[in-house]
Amino acid sequence: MSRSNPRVLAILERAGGFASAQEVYRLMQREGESIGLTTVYRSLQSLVNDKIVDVLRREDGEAIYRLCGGAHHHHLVCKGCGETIEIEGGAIEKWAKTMAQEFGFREVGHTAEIFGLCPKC
Amino acid sequence: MSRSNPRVLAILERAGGFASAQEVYRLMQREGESIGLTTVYRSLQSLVNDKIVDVLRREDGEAIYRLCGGAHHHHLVCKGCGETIEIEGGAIEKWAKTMAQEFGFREVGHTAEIFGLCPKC
DNA sequence: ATGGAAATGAAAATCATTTTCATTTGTGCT
DNA sequence: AGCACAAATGAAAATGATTTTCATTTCCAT
Repeated sequence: MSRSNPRVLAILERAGGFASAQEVYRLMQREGESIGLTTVYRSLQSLVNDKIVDVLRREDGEAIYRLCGGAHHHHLVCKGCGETIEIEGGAIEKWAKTMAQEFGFREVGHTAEIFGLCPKC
Repeated sequence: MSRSNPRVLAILERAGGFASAQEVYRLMQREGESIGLTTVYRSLQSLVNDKIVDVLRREDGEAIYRLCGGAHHHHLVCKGCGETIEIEGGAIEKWAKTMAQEFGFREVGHTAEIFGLCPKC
């Protein structure tokens, strides 16, 4: 489970450090990489175990992975056309930290997304 | 989609307001209620739409439902035991509004969750 | 009653994820 | 090089939650 890890990692980086297993798989196929879906899942799991990668959940329950530590951002998504803008979440980081502290939580992460209609829609 | 909603709701109450669709179904069966799994799913969805019920995700991605207090709030979820605390998100509201404005988005909503390990875990 | 709309549920379809298992690859040893 | 054995790989099947389909049943207003 070692030859594929770096390849999966590379894809995650290029993807902006934010993708589901299925997406990683599709991306790798598109780039001509030869890898099986099973291996993608296994690599992602081992990367998570090694705390190199973080796992979150989309609204629909699909697991999404991202490099941890790497500057993370949030999304502003258009309900109409699906356009997505990466935005800063400084306020959120602080909020998350404060709240976690107040309730004694450790190893804290968070998700946040804004959605609405973009100017064009 | 109206005759079953109250029954599903009643079960959610008795369950301590925290159960997956499958669990609600099993509970109802055990109590002799006659209902189909499909209907349980549909009722839960409609209750979510009506904001009577809240939906979260377990670690494994399964959706769990519970009665919600009504006022818009966010969650602080423990990765270990699943305990959930409802928290205020004033900072988020402002952030969302600011960001949306900056990019000209309308009809804006948002999601935000914090997760980590609670003091006990 | 009667017709049509809404609700229901059984069974099939979907879809992400996991498991199984046979094959391939890598590594160390002689 | 040749050999053995462990780890890694991936195709296909299994799993499990959720959704869809579609025929039937229940509600209501006429």
